[in-house]
Amino acid sequence: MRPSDLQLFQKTEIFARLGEATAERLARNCQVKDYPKNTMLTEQGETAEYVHLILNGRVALTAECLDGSSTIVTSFGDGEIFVTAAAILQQPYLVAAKTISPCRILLIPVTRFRQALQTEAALALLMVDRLAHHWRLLVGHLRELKLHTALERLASYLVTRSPAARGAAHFRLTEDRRTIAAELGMSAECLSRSFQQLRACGVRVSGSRVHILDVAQLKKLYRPVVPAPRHMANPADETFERSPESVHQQTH
Amino acid sequence: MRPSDLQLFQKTEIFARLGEATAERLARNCQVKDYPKNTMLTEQGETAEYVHLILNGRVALTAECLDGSSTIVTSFGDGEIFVTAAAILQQPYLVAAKTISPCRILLIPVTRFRQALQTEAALALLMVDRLAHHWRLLVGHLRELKLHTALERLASYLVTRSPAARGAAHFRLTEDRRTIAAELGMSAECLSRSFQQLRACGVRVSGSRVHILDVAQLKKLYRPVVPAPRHMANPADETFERSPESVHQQTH
DNA sequence: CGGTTGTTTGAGGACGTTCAAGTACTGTGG
DNA sequence: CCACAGTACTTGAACGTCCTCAAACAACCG
Repeated sequence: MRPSDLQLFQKTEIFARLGEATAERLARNCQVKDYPKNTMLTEQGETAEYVHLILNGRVALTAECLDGSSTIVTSFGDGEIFVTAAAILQQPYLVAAKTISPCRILLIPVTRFRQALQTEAALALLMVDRLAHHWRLLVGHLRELKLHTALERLASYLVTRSPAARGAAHFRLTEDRRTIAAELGMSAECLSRSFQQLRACGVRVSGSRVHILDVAQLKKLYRPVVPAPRHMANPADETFERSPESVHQQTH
Repeated sequence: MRPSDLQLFQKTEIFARLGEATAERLARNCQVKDYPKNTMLTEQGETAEYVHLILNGRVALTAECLDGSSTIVTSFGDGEIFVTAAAILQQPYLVAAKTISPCRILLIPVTRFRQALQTEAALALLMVDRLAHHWRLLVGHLRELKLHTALERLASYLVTRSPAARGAAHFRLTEDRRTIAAELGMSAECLSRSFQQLRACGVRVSGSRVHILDVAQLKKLYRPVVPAPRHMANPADETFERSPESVHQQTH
């Protein structure tokens, strides 16, 4: 563990809530590894060997089918600890973990982690807190998937990533299109088309750059004010009609 | 808390893992209430007042939209403790809780629960365990939704509810069609049609009674052995072709 | 028996996928 | 600098799955 790693570790919520002494004991002599983008960290069905703490980067949990199709269940970023359920329960992973950006990861051996869980009350409380957050994360995803269309999910995604809560905003997408699509539960083609549709709502994308004219307007998309069935709104609906000025605008 | 409630409580995994003394302290003087089917226990956006322990019955967590549509995120049965994330984090509920069968529920005030969490190590460890299980539950649901068709999800549902792991099985559905449909993320109509399709795979339903000729055969449905794209298999696919003998068989 | 509610069936349509082709962005080596 | 390949992204057409609506049917209860 290099000094720079220690710095990253100390900045995490995990560290802060554990207290220095406990955190130090937990991380002592642990490996820290670098992984390039798109590395499989763990495979479905394996038993947990390490608990992973992301010092830097982003990791996706992916579910795979025997026929080769796969999807992203959720993803975690800097400072998060993940795939702890399998480690805690000593059961095989339900999902695989894959880096979706270059990552630097602290690897805590499961045996040590499980031991610490028993002896350090602070760690148990921390895990209760983290797992509760993770639970809410998945509940949010399930709600999105079951209740919202692809377009609405994209709008929601952009809003949560927007630095501003309303008004204009511009920022960069940190992941490629295919990854975003998998995370939102749609095909890359559908994502592309949804971006096109959002032009009418004041969203401009060019590569990884995103410009939103009015974030508040986007929010309305996935919080329908009109309690009418979706298909009833279509006949005379102008919402997604391309405005004349935007039809032939090409990014550069 | 009546003696019969205490008996139910003592049979739960929660009680067993906490130990008698701690469990007794946690539940002392707590209310136990009966709820008929389809009662809203908590609403979306409220802050948690009680942690609920189901002594008897089944409760669904439902996500709702402003337009009135709603869906079931997951459900819990006897002996389970639920909506703990909101209680732990002192944040408003992301989902509502609704009984989907008559229920008898032990209500633990959040303040007491949170206090106990800090002081009783056993409770913290128990919650880590429960939350890990609940996490895996949702991961499973997300995987099903994103990776499997309605038909496959129903097959999976029936297999998990089947008392036998292979061979013939018969059992009863504990919930009505609409609830099952919501839980599986489909409309009641789609569920009905999926049941029809499963006749070809040796599934007979009549009211709440289910007869499965061969559970192992059902499992094949959602674990496709052939690594071919679904639509390629269609032209000459016999899987869902009704066998001559089954076409006109009616239940009763 | 009619009224209520839950389930099934049929028709049509919306949403999203797949496949295929085209276009734009990489980086590499000449 | 350009040609080139390789990859990522976009666009179009056709199709499949699932949803909605509406109506028929069944079961239950007064």
